[in-house]
This record gives sequence, structure tokens and C-alpha cells, in this order.
Amino acid sequence: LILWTSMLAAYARQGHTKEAEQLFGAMPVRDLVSWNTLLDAYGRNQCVRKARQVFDLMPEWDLVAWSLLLVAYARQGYLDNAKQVFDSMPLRDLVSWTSLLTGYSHQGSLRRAKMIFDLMPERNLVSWTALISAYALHGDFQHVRGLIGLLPELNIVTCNAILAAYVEENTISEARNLFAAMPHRNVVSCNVMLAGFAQTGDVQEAERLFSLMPEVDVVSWTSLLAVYGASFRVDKAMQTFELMPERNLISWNFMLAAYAQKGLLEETFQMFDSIPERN
RNA sequence: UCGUGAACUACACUGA
Repeated sequence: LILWTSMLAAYARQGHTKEAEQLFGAMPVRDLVSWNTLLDAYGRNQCVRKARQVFDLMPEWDLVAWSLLLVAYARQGYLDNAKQVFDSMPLRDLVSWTSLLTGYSHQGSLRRAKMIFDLMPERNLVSWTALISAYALHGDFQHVRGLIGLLPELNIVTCNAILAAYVEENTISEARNLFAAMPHRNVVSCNVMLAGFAQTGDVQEAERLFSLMPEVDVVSWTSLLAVYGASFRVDKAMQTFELMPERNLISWNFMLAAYAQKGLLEETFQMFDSIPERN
């Protein structure tokens, strides 16, 4: 059962909803955790309707099931539904509160996010980080700074959120200081800095950081490509584009922008036509 | 001893 459910979770994470559905259908036994995992497979892949159906079909519900449904609605921007779920839950924990907070924040309602934070019966580093990101998203860096002093502790995700706020605010020197002072960095920390260099058009720093990164992902590659594009180095941008082990629509978009910015209309159209999947 | 949920990173568009 545990093995089956682990596979189910893997499908859910990779967005293989169909496979998850089939696997679940073929499972000889199911328990609450496997039901929850199926619910998650739909919820995190934009199938809120299906997620709701699974929820209604489940033999029983625990906090995880309720949270998964809440998050499924919140991720799609259905905050009214998310709030309804929140209100209907027999019990709420830190996860439910923080999920609602993040939902409001991403929807742009800083006021409600803050209200949830104030109403929460308890808070942990995750809730604090969610609030920091909410303020940063709103462009309220004064509050971000104020919150930093109130943090009970720091971890890498929280540092990354602060780092991103500095970059967003365009205070690159502060970002650099924090980046250097962090006890650990991961690929997200580096990607945030790369985005900062892209913002300031600092090709050299971006190249240097990229070459030093122990691990890069599609975001890192795309940021590097973006730096070249922004500095009109279409050749380098293209070279990077071809070197990337995987591309997504965002990478294609930056490459298009690189050509378009240079006025290379013919190339832009050609590239547009070769995008495997357009939106 | 084990499988499921919340916080951090890149583009454009559209809606409220």
C-alpha cells in the first residue's frame, strides 16, 4: 500500500493526473493517505472540479484532506470557496491557516492575508515567511524590514524570501550581503540572485554566479538567457537557449523577446512558429 | 523504521 501510494504521489508531483487516476483505480487496497494523494494529484494540477469529486467520494476526511481541498481552491484563485472550506473544517491547524493566508496574498489581498495572520492562534516560521512574501508582493518593503526583526528563527526558505524582497526592491547590495551571509544556499537562492543581475543587466555577475552554481534548473538557464537578451547579446542568448537541457514556455518567451527587441522580425516569427506548445 | 497537505525564485497575456 505504501509503495503504491508513493508512486501515486510521484505522479501527482509530476502532473501526471491520468496515470495517477489509473494507478488509484488499480490499487487493491486504499486508505486515507492514498485518497488524499489522489485528491492532491487533481488539486495541484488545476483540476479543482475533480478534486472536489474525490473529496466527496472519500470515505472519511482528516486535516490533510481538508487542507488539500482548501489549497486546490486557493491555487485556482477561488478564495471564496477556499474560505468556505476553511470555515467548514471541523478542526484547523497551522497548515490550514497558512494556506488561506497565502491564498489571499497571491490573490493580491494583503489586507486579508494580514488579518488571517493576526487571527491565527499560533504561528511558525512558515506563517511568518508567508507574511513577508505577502508584503514583498505588495511592494511594501518597509514592513518586510520590520518583520525581519521579529522572526523567531531563520531557515533557507525564509532567507530566500527576504532575498527576493531585496531583489524586487532593487537593493542589490543588500541582497548580495544576505546571500553571502547565508549559512546555506540552494538553487532558489541562486536563481533569486540571477534574477537580480538580470534586472540590473549585470551580465558578468550573472555568468560568474551561473558558472559557480553546483546545480542549475530551467529557471537558472532561463535567467541567464534573459540577461543576454536584455543586453542585446542575441547570439549568446541563442547559444544558451540551445544548450539548455529543457525549455519551457517562459524560456521561449525570453528568446522571442531577445529577437524582437533587436528588431529581428523574421527570426522572431520563425521562432514563434517553432514553439512546440503555445499559449 | 515507512507513503499524503501550508511558506521562497524567472516571462507575457487576460480577467476582477
